[in-house]
Amino acid sequence: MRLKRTHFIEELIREDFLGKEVVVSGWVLRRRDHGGVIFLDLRDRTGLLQVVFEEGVAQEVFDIADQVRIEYPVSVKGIIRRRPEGMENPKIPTGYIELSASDVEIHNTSKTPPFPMDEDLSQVSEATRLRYRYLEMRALGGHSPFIFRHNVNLAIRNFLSERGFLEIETPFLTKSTPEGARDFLVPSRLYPGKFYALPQSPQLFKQILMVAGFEKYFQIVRCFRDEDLRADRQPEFTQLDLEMSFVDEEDVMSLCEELLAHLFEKTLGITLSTPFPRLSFDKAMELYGTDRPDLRFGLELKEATDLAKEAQFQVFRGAVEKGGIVKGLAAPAHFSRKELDELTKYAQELGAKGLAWIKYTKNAASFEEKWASPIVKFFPREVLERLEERFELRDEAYTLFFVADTPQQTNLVLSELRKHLAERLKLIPEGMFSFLWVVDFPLFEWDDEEGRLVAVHHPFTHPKLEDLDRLESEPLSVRSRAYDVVLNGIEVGGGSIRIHRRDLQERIFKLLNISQEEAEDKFGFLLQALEYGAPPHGGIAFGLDRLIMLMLGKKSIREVIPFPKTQRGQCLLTGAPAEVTLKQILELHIMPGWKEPSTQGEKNLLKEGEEKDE
RNA sequence: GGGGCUGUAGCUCAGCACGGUCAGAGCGCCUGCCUGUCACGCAGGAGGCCGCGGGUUCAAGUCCCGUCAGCCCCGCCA
Repeated sequence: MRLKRTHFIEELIREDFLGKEVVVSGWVLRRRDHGGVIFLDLRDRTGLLQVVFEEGVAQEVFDIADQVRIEYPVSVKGIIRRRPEGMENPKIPTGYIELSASDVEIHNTSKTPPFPMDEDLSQVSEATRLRYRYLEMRALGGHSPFIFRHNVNLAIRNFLSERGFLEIETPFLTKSTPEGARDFLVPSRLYPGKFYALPQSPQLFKQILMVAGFEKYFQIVRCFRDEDLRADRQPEFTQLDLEMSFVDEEDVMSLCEELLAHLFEKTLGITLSTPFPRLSFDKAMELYGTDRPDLRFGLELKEATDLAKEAQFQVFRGAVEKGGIVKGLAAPAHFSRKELDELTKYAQELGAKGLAWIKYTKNAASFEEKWASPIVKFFPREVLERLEERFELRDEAYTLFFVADTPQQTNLVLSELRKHLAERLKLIPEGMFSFLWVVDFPLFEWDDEEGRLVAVHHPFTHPKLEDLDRLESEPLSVRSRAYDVVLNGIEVGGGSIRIHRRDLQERIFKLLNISQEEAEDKFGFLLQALEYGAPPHGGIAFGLDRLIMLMLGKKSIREVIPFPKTQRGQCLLTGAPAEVTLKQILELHIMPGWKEPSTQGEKNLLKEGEEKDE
């Protein structure tokens, strides 16, 4: 390297560089060749600078400049000078200066990039961008999500460090735990037939750190879950994990509010209003049909089971007789028949048997026009009037939508319909950050597939103290000391106060149908640690990718992860997952080319294995 | 495991409903010209397994079946 950078481009904006000789290094964004004068727009991480090769420069330098193409990395020596009168470019910060080149060094050539490097790449297919992720990042603006992410990490570390938290690392090669998501497994070379698991979260280790007396721990840490992907789910993702000792829910939640407020202030300059609103799980389900409601808009659900009972509508009655419920929402709009069919189809795709609708017009000429719907004839006039009251129909035009089904199904369909209608009717304000806490979750839920109770949060979550005496008698009525942070309808964090005494932890395991042997085998180290003076403790984990995605207004966490996987779990850049040599496989004592069992004998073997596992 | 959308030039896409001037556009790229441009301009040019395989047909980007890949969703996953 003959020419060595003396300055980054953004530094050169300062007046005192005028007339000074500097060397800048970077990539050529654009080239404008006028025959006798060549302009290069040179880009480094900090900015964009116009370089001019013109009359007076040595012929061999000009000849080299003539060979430069887009995306060549080059260094240029020259004098910074003010641009001639009328030649300024107000679009860029360096638009009033330019570098009058006296020397240039081409460090490398470049093939023509597969997509333009100087415009918005959001129109380019994601697959192409992922395959050439390094070019997408290098392109204009391509660094910014990752610079932002750096700033987020820095703000978090500064804030927590200031508050006495210690960042402590925990292992990636650890032990598989039952409960929760499927583990990624790593076969052990030294112990044939044994496996490490990649952590789904550092949960157990952070609890051990509390037993170890660190008091306040945090970590920005990768977690792994071998489940199917979504726009907001990757097999490896990053959590901000933290845990504190001698605290209760309020301590953790208020710390989180301060942390998030600090974060938004430092990185976006946005002041969040704290404390965040709180909603119990039951209330959230009642009003929104989901435990992670988007509060940026209204469209609250209303129960109408009682009114449905008074109508002659068989669809509603049948559902109620089978123990179902009827709920609905009022969208402030009228829809065409075609739109109503589309909405019905949408509801059916979510598993609804149908979608009942009533078109309401407040100041209609007649009662028939006020309540227009194929089902309205089944409703006594008085019931319709009570619907008007219940749904608070104050404006001129509404369409009421109803679903009648099991509570779970009804809530699922209506919560999705609510979001769908809000988007469609443009009820969601731009640029709004609507945080809330969801609290008072049930501790357990019934898993039909497994025929046993499972933990809603995780098995280490502390039950509510006032519910403790019902733990064995009415486990499904017991609430937990867990809390979720929801931002704009997406869960961005969740945590709980943990069990810190062995006897209670064992009672929970028992209710979860985890045998004493299994508990000892899988969590013996934790149970033992709890016996050595484990302090009361609790914490939380934030999905950092999701949080950053929302802060930047992106639609997918892939946009804020430098090298993400596709929906089928592939890395388009490296081609992972990939085959390995037979030698590597054999060293791990595993079978190459293993496929789904096809014969009955193979299936029996698999079944035995599963039973042993659980 | 299931549902939906997409796949045509390096990139973005049109052409598919009704099979036959249907291998097209814009941008990019290459060559030449050009001393003040900044999305420079002008002139010329190259570039195609119409994702892949099979089928129907005299004839298939176009219709049918399968398959692969990307995206969104359900299941799964906090």
